[in-house]
Amino acid sequence: MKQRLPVQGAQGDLLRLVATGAAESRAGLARMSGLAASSVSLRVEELIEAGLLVEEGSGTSRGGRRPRRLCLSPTAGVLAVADLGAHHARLGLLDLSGAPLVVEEVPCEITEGPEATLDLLADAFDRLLAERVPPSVPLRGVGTGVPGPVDPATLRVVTPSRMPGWNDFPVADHLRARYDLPVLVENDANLMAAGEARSWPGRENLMVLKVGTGIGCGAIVDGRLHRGRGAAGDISHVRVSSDSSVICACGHHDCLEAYASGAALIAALADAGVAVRHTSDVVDLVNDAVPEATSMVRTAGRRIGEVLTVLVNFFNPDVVAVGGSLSAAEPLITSIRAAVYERCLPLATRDLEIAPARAGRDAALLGAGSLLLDAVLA
Amino acid sequence: MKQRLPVQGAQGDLLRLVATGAAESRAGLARMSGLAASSVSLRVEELIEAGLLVEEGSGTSRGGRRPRRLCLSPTAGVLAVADLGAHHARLGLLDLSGAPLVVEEVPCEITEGPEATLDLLADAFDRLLAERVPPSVPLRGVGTGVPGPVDPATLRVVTPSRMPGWNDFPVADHLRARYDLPVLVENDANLMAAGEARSWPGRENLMVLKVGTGIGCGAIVDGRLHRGRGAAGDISHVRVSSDSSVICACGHHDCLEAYASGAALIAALADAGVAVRHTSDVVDLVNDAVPEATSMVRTAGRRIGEVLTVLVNFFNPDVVAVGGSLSAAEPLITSIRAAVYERCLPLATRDLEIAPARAGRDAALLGAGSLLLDAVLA
DNA sequence: CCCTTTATCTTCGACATCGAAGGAAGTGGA
DNA sequence: TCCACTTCCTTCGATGTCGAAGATAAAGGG
Repeated sequence: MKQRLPVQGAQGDLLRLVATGAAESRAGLARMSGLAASSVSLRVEELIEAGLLVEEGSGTSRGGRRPRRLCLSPTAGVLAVADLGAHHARLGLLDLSGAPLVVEEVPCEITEGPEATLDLLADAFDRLLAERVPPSVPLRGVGTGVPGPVDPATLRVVTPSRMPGWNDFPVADHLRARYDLPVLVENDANLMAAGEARSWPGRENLMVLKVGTGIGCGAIVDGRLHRGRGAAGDISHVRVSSDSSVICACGHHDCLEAYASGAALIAALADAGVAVRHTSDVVDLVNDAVPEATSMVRTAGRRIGEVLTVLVNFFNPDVVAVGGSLSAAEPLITSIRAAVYERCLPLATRDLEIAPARAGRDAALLGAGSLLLDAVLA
Repeated sequence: MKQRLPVQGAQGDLLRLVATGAAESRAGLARMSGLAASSVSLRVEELIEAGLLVEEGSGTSRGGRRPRRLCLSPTAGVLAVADLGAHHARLGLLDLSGAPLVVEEVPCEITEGPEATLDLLADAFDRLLAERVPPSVPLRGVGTGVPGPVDPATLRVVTPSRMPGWNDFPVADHLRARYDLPVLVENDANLMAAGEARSWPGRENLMVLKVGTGIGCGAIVDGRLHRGRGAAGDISHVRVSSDSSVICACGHHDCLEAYASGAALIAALADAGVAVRHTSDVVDLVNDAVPEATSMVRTAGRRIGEVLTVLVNFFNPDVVAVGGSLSAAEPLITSIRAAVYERCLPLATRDLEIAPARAGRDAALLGAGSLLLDAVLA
């Protein structure tokens, strides 16, 4: 079952505030939305009538009458979201508050091209919906992350480096043909940033790094995802100063990714006679205090930190959140922090927090939910 | 005469659209504002009634009835704006559309402290108002740029490096005590960016560089000035790679400003046996094709460009506008362009324009007008 | 226990905005 | 010249939002 949400105008804002947990009573909605309490009451009544909200007991008093707690009806709908990687797709169903109902990972070769990949994705969505969601609960939106740049205007993949056959493919149109619903297509690092942002309430400017096999980054500016031309937030192909010279997959010399990514560390360890296959192996070595691995991770962190100094001075974020599999190696974040604090302007670092990412493995799915909710409630 | 603008709600939006030139008829206002044509008519009537708008002849037909052209009444009010430098203050009066009525420069030592400087400024404003503006035309807002970081929350100057006595001084409060009006205080580079942005209609993401005695930069993100913590946009204290080692005024080694600013070039030329005093002298040497000077400007441009690669990849601007006195030396922008295009991701440079700034010497005043108008029409 | 205080929520009249319909003032083609 | 068409602008009834006032429900203190 598919169905556009029957909300309009102020209803959307109110529903969003409840969905994101920003408010859970009529009075709270009035405070957060800026609407008059009377208008809120009116709209909430309609939303309850429509089966989207339900009243559920009462909240805790703030000194006066207890609020009647509002929450999303479990029958209000679900969102289907995915994050396409090179060899796997992580996908799941979320309720309208963005909380996961079910998440799973399926093997999926992105090199097989857009039609095959997206159909596999949609089949998996349909299977999950049939298995996990009563037919009476409608699907409200579909979203996916892709490991390449997405033109924000057309929702097409543009000039992807590791997605043969995808260039200029109208991903959103293809999905909309199957689901006549709001559709979201976004770069995977951007989705992760959007997901991470929900874990940092009150922080309006974030940089979110993903240091894994590769290096990805997304930026939240004034509370909103900064898209630029589809690859905003990229830091992996910044030139770093080095004695040697390495050619990156992008064709340039001495990209950050060619020195500080998990793949680069694996290669460097191999040169040093230590054979490892996955980034997690590198983390294990560091946690076992193998000196070469620790030293290499430190160097990687310092290099990342040096690139960050430029961006921290320029962008003045409140938070730099570091995620990705390599972030489990503690020296990484420590050395990033050291480089940034040593070199940035005091004003830029005064209230800056450089911290491990909080949103976990499902960050991209949560981000897709967050952005998709905006689209659904537009 | 001082007076807050008697506008509320939709009137402000409409007045802003006319002031910025985005619309010049009721129909155009309806298109741009999203309001219904009937509501527009109603509010416009009130604005005419209030003496803020006037009807002035008719515009050109778009295939049907000719629109009745609307424009700001010249008696609607003026804005007083300034840009404080180290030794001079540039100040002027603008009409509500942000167009300068009069601009002048007065000597003014910022080291004399905030009270003396701001009182001098206000005296100059009062003199200009008395000389140039009929008493019936009210002053609607006051704004100034300062050569240091400004906390956007409190409008205080924070940790300025070249403004002794100003640290934590409540500039806005001081001005508001004299003018009970909307007051704007902002970093000078940010003001310049805001002013330059008006010269690039349709471009939502800009980086605006000012390369003069120092190096300043401001960023416009999604059409709005990015403030961060008050010094967002700073690029002057980024570390550049170099064989030698120079200590910057900020205390760090090898800052961009210590290599690529006008002051740095003057020092380098002195070392090479060429005695010059001002950045404009450097420009003259380059335009006279003096090899040392040209080569040095090229190197400076390349260094600036290398720093920009990081930011262009990350931020994906539509435009990098280069202003400041040193930008009159043509090799500067050429070498910036070369460095950025060589090294950035194709997607980031595909539609990127790296061009001379368009707004001219009054950019900061125009920017102050633009931001102040928003405050006045809030 | 009763009263005051605080907060939540609803009722109701005033006002703002909307969309539909139509009048006004042009353009362009037969 | 006449007429269809487009665009601009206004009129008018329907709807949405607001703020004030009051009803409801709890906390806290004598």
